[in-house]
Amino acid sequence: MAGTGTGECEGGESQPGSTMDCSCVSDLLFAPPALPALWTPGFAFPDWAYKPESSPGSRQIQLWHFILELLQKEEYQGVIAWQGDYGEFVIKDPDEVARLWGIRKCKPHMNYDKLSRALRYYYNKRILHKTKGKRFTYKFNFSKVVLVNYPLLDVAAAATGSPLLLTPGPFGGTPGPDAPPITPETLQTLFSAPRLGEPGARTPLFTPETDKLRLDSPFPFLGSGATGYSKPPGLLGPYGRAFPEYPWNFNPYLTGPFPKLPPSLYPPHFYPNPLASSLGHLPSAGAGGGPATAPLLVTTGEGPGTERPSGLAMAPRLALPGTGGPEATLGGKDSDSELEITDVSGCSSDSEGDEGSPAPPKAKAGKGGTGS
DNA sequence: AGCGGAACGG
DNA sequence: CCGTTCCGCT
Repeated sequence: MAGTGTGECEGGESQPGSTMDCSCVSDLLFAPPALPALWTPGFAFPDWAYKPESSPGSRQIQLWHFILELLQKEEYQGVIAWQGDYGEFVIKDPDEVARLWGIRKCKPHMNYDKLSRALRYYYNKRILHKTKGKRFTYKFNFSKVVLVNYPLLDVAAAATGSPLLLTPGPFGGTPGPDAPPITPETLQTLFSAPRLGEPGARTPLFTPETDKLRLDSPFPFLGSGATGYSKPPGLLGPYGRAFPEYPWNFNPYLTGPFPKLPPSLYPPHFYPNPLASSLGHLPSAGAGGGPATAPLLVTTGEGPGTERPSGLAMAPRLALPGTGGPEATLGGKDSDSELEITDVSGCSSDSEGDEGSPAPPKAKAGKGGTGS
């Protein structure tokens, strides 16, 4: 039916008496209707990053998705861009970012103060954290991001046709103590047994018991303190420019928007499984010093059945933020004034559901009155 | 500028 | 659950 998903903020505007109406007319970012699961729109995210539904816990667009979107597009380099270490980005124009976010959410009165509050909520969820000392600079904890979105499961399920249940929140939520993470076999099938040399260790990441994972301050890699991660092996593609330092090259969304990559960089075909590559060299790759705390979900068992010969044959063109600063290409203001975008719809309709409750870090003191 | 509690709403 | 709005504190 409606091919184009149009969604405007119709209905009752949430905002009281604002003269401005939300022109949430689509603009869009991406996500054309008939695209394959994985493709590359210039630079692409795996797919899960695009869809609002990709978040287990929430349907609507999430702020961090939005941020990622912006980061992904060159047009916005003037307002927000990767900068600094892996996953670090700086909001160069807070007001603009807030404005764009407001458009997307049909909240005309959005501003950086509010947006940043939302960003702060991510701290506890470990999706983001603040880079102290640097104004408007935050850092993504991609490991969390990718996990929380469990693109794998989705893919795995589809690929194998197994109705595995998703358990989005290995760490925080997943109230179901007995809820099995996922069947390793399934994943393995998908990832074609990377055989990292995993000892048979299960997956600490997914153990409900241990949950909470050890991402404290010093993340496996985000730790700014020791940025001396060894570079990944030769996974880098033909791009001479390597990335600064990734602990393991896992990149949240394949490919990197980073500095301006010439169009010729992207290959005609797209990648198989982002995660596959990612998983291929997870933390275990920590060359020597790596904390490698999370082997992720490598199975211990053997994967009988489907075996794919080569899973990582292709070179993951990761990219992503890095210190990309030095690139001479920066500065190119080739883009003309562009547009305004951003908003695709989604300003209405929503359904909800609920599941899991991943982030209750602190107990709240009874404030509601009922308390003791 | 940044943080986080609280109330509220979809 | 995920913000949004508001606000007091550093």
